[in-house]
Amino acid sequence: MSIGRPLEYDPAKVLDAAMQTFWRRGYEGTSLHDLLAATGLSKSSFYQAFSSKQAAFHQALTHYCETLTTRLREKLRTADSGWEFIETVLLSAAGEARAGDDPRGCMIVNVATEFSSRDAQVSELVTDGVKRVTLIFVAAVRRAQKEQTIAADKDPKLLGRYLLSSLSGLRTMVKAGSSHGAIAALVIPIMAALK
Amino acid sequence: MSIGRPLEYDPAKVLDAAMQTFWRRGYEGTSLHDLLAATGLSKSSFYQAFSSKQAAFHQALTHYCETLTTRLREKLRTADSGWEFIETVLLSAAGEARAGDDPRGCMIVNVATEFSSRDAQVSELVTDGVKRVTLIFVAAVRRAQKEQTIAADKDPKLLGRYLLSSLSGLRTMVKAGSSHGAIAALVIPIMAALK
DNA sequence: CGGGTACTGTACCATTCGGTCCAGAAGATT
DNA sequence: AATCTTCTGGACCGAATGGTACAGTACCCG
Repeated sequence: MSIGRPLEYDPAKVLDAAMQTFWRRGYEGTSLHDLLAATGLSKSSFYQAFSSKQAAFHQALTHYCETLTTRLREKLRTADSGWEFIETVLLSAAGEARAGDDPRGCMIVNVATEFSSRDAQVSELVTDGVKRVTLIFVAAVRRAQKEQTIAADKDPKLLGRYLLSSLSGLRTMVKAGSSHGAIAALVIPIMAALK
Repeated sequence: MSIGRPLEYDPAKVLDAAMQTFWRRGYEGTSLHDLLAATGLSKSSFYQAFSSKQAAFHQALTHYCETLTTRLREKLRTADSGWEFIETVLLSAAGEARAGDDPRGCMIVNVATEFSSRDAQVSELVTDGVKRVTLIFVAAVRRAQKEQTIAADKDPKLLGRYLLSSLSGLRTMVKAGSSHGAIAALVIPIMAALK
């Protein structure tokens, strides 16, 4: 290994660039040309780094899940409270309606929408990602229950799934072009269901 | 006009077939070949019926909005109560997880996800569709308020948007591969927010 | 400095994409 | 039956798709 000429690109950056592209444009929507432009790689280097467009996509999606879950876990860990974590996450999703550039939404959701269940491998990645994110929300609910901001007799798994579903709903409204104010206001009824 | 050979296909059926295809596979995901197979038209007839793939897509999306809103309005009109209407709609969305075949979700949402905001015309159709569906939900909330199942002091517009957002969330969970039971259970916390 | 390794750019490939065109067949009207 | 209109199938188009092959070259190690 690694006898000879060393890599001239940063594999992590390249994977991230590929991920960003797939995230924004979806699988069918991103051409090889787009990927090359985004990564800065030549075609040969690209096919040496990833072995195909599909493989690149799989890796990108996996990378996305990884990044997302660790980021969320960290956020939950450093949050003042479970309740505040939940509210922050929901509001930040609503906040995507603010920035002028087109909202990317959640890549997992985008992928799930594009490949309904046509690709078995992709489906597996999606359900796995959803499961892991759900666990984080369940943990947040449990923490809020310990902190007595959510009633202890509620089912944390149910509420965790409810929150994930609500988050996806918010993101959908963002993509559909609703105004930031209208979307942010939805956080109130959403969180009312937790009480 | 209409002197000469008459149409051999039913324009309504053809538009519907095109809509189904775009609904399932999205815009990029549907090739001309797919459309021809679905509609049964020859290439010439297709380009005579619609003038381009884009035009067909616009018409299909418009047709979808039309169909959806009239169906929902009718459902609300014949429903026993506003509350029951809301519950039925949410549960039927959850029910899409039951059928073996891949869930199509809501075409408006699918389109909004595929074209974030890249196509101005499409964006307009999407926001317009969302607006119209929202109005139906708002009407349902108002009716439920009259029927005293939802408190009169709540903002019906807010709750209507909340319901649409929640519905989209449910559909997302369906697409992500969650089980029917898990999704149907979400209806409880969702509707709890209305109380 | 020489040899081997592995990256880089380009030319090339078959296929499919959306779309056009045209010759001809089929039906309605007279 | 003549004629006029309009639908139909297939040939054809340029461009872009994902992917491969190859020659050249930059780099590390001995």
